[in-house]
Amino acid sequence: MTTVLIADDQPLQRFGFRMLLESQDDITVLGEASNGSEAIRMTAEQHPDVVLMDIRMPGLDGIEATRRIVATGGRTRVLILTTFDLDEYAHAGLRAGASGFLIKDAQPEELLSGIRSVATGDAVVAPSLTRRLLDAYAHHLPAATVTDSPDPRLTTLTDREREILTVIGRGWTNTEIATRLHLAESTVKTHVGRILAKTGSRDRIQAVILAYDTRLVEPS
Amino acid sequence: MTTVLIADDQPLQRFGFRMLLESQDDITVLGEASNGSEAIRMTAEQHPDVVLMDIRMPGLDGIEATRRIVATGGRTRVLILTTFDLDEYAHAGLRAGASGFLIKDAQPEELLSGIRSVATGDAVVAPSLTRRLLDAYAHHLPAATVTDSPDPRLTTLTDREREILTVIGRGWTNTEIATRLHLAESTVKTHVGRILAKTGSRDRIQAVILAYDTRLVEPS
DNA sequence: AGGGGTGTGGTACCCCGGTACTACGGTGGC
DNA sequence: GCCACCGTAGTACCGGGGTACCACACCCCT
Repeated sequence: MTTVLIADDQPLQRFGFRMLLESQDDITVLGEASNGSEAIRMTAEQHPDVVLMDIRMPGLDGIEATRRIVATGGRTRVLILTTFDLDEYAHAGLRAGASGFLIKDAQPEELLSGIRSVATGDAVVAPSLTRRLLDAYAHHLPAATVTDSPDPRLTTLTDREREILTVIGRGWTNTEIATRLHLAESTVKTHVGRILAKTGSRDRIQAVILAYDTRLVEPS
Repeated sequence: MTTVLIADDQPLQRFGFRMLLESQDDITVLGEASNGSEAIRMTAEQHPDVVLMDIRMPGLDGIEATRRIVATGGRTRVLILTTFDLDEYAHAGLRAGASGFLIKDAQPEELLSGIRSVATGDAVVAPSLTRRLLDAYAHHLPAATVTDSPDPRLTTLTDREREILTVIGRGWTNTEIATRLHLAESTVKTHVGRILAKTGSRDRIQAVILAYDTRLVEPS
């Protein structure tokens, strides 16, 4: 029997996960945490096999929570689940000691098998990330120097802005960005406006092109 | 990094290819398939850049597997490798949509450069075959059949529409397209509308992304 | 002689994207 | 303690993009 703790700030999201997990005979949900601090406390109390960890949470975020849970040395493994397949998140999460990194739009079967893998000590990474992770970690290999030296056109952007630019490059509309990233549309517009100003793009289309040209987004 | 799937029914042959490919920094072997059906399934799961495809395999053969992989419209290119330099095989393979056709007794360097060429969208044909292929196809087409095999998502577009899509991909606005191509803006809008409808893009941004993904526009 | 596809053009309408502000809590630096 | 930056959020406004139509000349095919 695999025991799981769900850590996510969105009640609806937690509900969905709980429904999915509890439909499985070999998985038990021990509880739900709505932020990083709660996740740490509940892990210390209940010692779940796996913590299903969202990254973006109010207060202590998922990365830091992962770091502290892993640091305790318990047998609990952390499987990070996020909306984004952004490189920074993956790197940070895996550096923090996570055993896996999946994307929320994965198939339910993927999530379940990921949990089982992590519980048995294996590691899982979302297919869409694997490639870029390999690229990034292949410093020793030639041609990797190019990829991880940030394009000068992007250096003035903040991390958040680069995130937003990435999803702009994937074709998301402002409303989609707002809903999927849990932001107000006005906030998205503020971000987009600053990105356009900083990169000298006249509209989001130029930004999409920039995202491709700087390899922030790869053609698929 | 170029990812490759090896499809061959002989384990020893697969082993040889894998050793050769993995000795290269820029090539990764994603997996091995021992027949056509497996090749199709693994391609659907792993989306290699290139499938190294043997023709003679039990069950579904390499030609039919190539046809189905190409029909999915993914970016995976098929490089057919066979023991024989028979014309029928080459014709059938290239008609099936293969991007290349090499013979197994080729030099290792030839195979490697062939894989790299195919991965970037070019096509290769074994020197011993080229002549006869040209002769056979010369009657019908001016050599364009293989090299610019258009992405299936673009085949329904007219030449003019592909032209417009290209400049959309370069970030031109409707008014820019109109003035630079000496058209009325209403005409441009008509074209754009048809392009969006045919390609299933909801707005020009999706079209820009499509232009990049189909390599109609190259990142610079 | 008709018909379908293509390239061109027009009108009217609505909505999203982008701009121009303002604002405020948190964090980190000095 | 203060200031700068960042991420968040709001309002108001305008213009381009996209849609839904229609129209017509040209070409190719049967």
